[in-house]
Amino acid sequence: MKKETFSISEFAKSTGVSVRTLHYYDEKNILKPKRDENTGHRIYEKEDMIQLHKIMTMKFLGMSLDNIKDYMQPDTFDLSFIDTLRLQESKLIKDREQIDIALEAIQRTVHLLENEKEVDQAVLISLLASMQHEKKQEELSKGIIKDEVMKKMFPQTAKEKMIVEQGLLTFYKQVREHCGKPADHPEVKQMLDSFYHLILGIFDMDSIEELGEIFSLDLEDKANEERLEAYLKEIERLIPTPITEEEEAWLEQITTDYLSPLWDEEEGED
Amino acid sequence: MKKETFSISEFAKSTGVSVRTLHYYDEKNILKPKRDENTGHRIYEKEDMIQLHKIMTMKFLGMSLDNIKDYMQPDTFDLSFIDTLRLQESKLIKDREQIDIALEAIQRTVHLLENEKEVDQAVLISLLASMQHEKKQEELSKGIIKDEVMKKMFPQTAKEKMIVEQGLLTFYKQVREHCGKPADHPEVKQMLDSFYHLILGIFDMDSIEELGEIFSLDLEDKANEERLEAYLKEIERLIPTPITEEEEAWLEQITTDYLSPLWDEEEGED
DNA sequence: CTTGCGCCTGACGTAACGTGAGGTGGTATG
DNA sequence: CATACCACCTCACGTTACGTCAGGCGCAAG
Repeated sequence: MKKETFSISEFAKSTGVSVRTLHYYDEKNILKPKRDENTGHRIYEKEDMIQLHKIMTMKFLGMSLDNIKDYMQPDTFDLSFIDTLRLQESKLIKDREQIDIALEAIQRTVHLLENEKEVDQAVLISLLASMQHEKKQEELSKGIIKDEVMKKMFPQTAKEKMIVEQGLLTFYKQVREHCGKPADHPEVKQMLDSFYHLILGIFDMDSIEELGEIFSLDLEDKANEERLEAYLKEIERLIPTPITEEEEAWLEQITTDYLSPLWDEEEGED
Repeated sequence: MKKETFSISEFAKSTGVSVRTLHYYDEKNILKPKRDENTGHRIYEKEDMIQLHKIMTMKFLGMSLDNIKDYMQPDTFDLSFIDTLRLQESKLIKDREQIDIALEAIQRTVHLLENEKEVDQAVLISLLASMQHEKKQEELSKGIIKDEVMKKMFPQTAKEKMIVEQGLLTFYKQVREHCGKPADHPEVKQMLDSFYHLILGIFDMDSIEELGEIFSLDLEDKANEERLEAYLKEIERLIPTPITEEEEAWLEQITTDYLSPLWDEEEGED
């Protein structure tokens, strides 16, 4: 018969866990080896190895030590263990989803930063917040915005998203740069041109009108109005605007100037 | 102008974080709002909102608060931020890999448990340990076992794995049940029949001989012998056997009895 | 006799808060 | 006017799964 017992350091080495961890498991009544009555030293045996393997295995499945303790007594796993596993499974799936979302956001952000070298924090945070709450945003929008418009608002592929983000980013950058200049300044015009080019690349005119109607002043129905207000508030809470009040006012000014010829045309049509 | 400032509870409600978290961020110098000099109450402003959004965004990317603090001062993100993101990315990818491995193990285990209702712990732990260290096991085996045999030893699809596991599980169960019975007992014969059927379903005869040779007594080369020994020790450390010494001895006995007719045949051939 | 080794226990540190406990100032009510 | 009730404050311990000292014990070698 071989040597049947291990000192704590031998046991630690042969199982790959630290001495401290073994102390801890002892302290927490998860793995309590025999003791040498004289010295008080821990004496680990083969059975303890098996127990430790159990513990490591359950840990690997992502369970907490408290949870593990409950499954250490009986000699067979039963149906309740399946439930525990199922619970773990759904938890892990959730975790993985979060990681996936974060990973995509990181990759898109790295892409933006690589092209721009230096990006305004507010803009980047706004974009990241938007990525972060993409799913929620889409859900929130479901009751408010028509499905066809929705499809255009939320681009599906990472590429489309990155194009939009790149466009928004340069737009915000230009806003910050040109704020205060008159509407007929060539750079301002160019800025608005490419912005509307971006927008029209996503939506068609019908969708834009649709969106415009949603925000038009008189709403048919009080309930709808409240829903819309709650929706806007929630979006605002989730996603900060990267635009200062000053810039917002300026933007409103120049866009009305920019669009006024179009309005005149439409009035002629009416 | 609207109300510009918030009390801590207002701020908490409108941003969705807890009061305690705001206290904590204040304490850790991550977000320090102004104070009412009389009452000592915290006064949050719009800027603080932006800051908090930054914090939440970085947290969403998986960064620690310590790490976040470093990125809170300057007004632009620069290239070093890309590096941080890349670091985060690789960390998240690693995390996800771990989750994937655990998830597959869980799903395979649930599958086994569903078919068997009650499974011996030792067996299950052994299988789970095997899943847990699948990758390492494969790597360890690379230098020892020929590539062609490797391919057969490590089934690629989840289905194949589950078939093997199911087979092993019933085998171990029968071992436990029949241990001690003579080799010519019909149930024992049937057990060994289905075991070798399982094995032959994975390997062909050449591969089995190959494996047999590896473990044959005289090894050409001392270095190889040591490598093999280290390999076996590491596997043993990682994956506990679900078989007791008694069962092992019994198995050795009955397998030699079972295989003896085959050996006689081969001897005739030689 | 001292040094060193392996073991022991006890206790503090970690991250990001949750959860009280106990105190203060201001307002609404009996 | 006293009291109850808020909302806020600070202090401080609990959480998870250990890592990392610190101080002390018995035993063996130099």
